[in-house]
Amino acid sequence: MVKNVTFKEAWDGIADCKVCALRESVLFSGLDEDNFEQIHDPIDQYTLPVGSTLYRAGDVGDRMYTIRSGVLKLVQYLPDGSQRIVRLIRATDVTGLECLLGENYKHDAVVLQPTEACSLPVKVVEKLSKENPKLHRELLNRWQRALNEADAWLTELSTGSAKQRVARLLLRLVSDAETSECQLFAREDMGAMLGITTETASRTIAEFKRQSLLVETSSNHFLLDIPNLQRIAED
Amino acid sequence: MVKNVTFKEAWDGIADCKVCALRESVLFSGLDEDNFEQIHDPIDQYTLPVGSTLYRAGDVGDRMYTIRSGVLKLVQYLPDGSQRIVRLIRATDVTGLECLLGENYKHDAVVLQPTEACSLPVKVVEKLSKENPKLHRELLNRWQRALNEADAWLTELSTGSAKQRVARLLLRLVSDAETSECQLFAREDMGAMLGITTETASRTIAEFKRQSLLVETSSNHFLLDIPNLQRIAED
DNA sequence: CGAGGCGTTGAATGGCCTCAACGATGGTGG
DNA sequence: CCACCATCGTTGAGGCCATTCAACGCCTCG
Repeated sequence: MVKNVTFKEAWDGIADCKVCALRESVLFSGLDEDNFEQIHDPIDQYTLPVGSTLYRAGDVGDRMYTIRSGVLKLVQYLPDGSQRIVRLIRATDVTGLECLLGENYKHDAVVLQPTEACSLPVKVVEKLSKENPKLHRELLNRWQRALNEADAWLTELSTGSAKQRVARLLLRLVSDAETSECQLFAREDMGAMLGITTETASRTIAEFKRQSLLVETSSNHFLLDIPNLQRIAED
Repeated sequence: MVKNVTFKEAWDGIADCKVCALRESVLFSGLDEDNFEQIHDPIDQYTLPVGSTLYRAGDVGDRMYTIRSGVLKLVQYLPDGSQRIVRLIRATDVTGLECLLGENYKHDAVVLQPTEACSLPVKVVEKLSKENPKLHRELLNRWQRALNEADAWLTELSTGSAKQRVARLLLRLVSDAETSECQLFAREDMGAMLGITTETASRTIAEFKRQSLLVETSSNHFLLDIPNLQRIAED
């Protein structure tokens, strides 16, 4: 199920954070010239194909990752082997924060949509965080953001009927509220996010399509009927 | 449903953290003499009865709380008014971390079992955290701990059949693995933790009692058949 | 062209929810 | 002190919704 893509294959080179197009919205937004000069370990940049694994639960955590584009799932496993997706990671997010506490990764991080990521050695982040209060505060923000997401998944995506859950997930996936555009995931993944079976996810999506709550514009790209989906979500 | 107990009624006095019996396991474990002398704002200590509310979602967050004993639930609400319990807070836990980022409280914090809590003004924690790296690291630890809990609730307590979820909840509630002793919550609360109805929670608990997986020793105190509950949980 | 993965759909089952009733308990006020 | 009421846990009956198991078409890829 999970393809094996080594990092060497995906390596894009060494990032120059100072000229990073995303710098303003990313972890390092608060850094200044001096800070950047203290980055001796290289910050590698990768392009990761769908299905590849960024890190695995239990691995020794020595790197954090900022996502420049794309989507990943964080997966946890139950003793019986079934999987549950506990969060999505998207552009400008940081994942692997647990490294900062010397802990192993808590999830598998698997690519759902083609992803560009920068790999930050823990040592670098630790050092900069000590010297730059802005970066430090930004780290706390990320932690809280992850916590908010986790809570929202529990209350929104694991509560209510299958229809409600799917509707709430779709509304969360809308990238641009104006165009109401949205890319879907494999039904199996949607099930693992919502705590329902693959078949139920499929049936619900299919029904939404028939009701024109969901209109396919191109392969796997959809326009949403936001008002009516909201009605279903809150019903 | 929620009793109104003002803090004045519950006030126990001003805490002397230096001689706190729990100091080793609590947020301030890393502080030294100098640090304590910088605490000018008083740290109040409260005893909170069951049903009282420590803080409410949306309130301006200016205080964090360390729990000396007891249990609280963190509750979030859905648009339709139904509630979902996203986490439990117990002895030595800290809650209200979001204050440190200047955010409002994200949940209602409601007492489930008689609780002793200390109220820490954000200003104090902020100041000490800047000066004492140990305390600071301890704060990060608490954030990560909350995140781990949130993830575990999603994978363990919101996945699988009602029987499995109840069994997993019970196993989490065992305070002492030796004696396998455990105090239960109201069925309505158990339902809100597990994403099932009150009736299903009640039915499941009742069935566990009939099967002697759960033996009542005194009012609302139970001994658990841990091995068999584990079998059900993982089944 | 065949194989395998994925989305969809059908039929049947069963588990959970809904609505309802009832007993036990504990607190309140007469 | 006791009658009363509200709350809570329990249980029953019935129905619905999600699961399970299965089959089929479509697509990509080797």
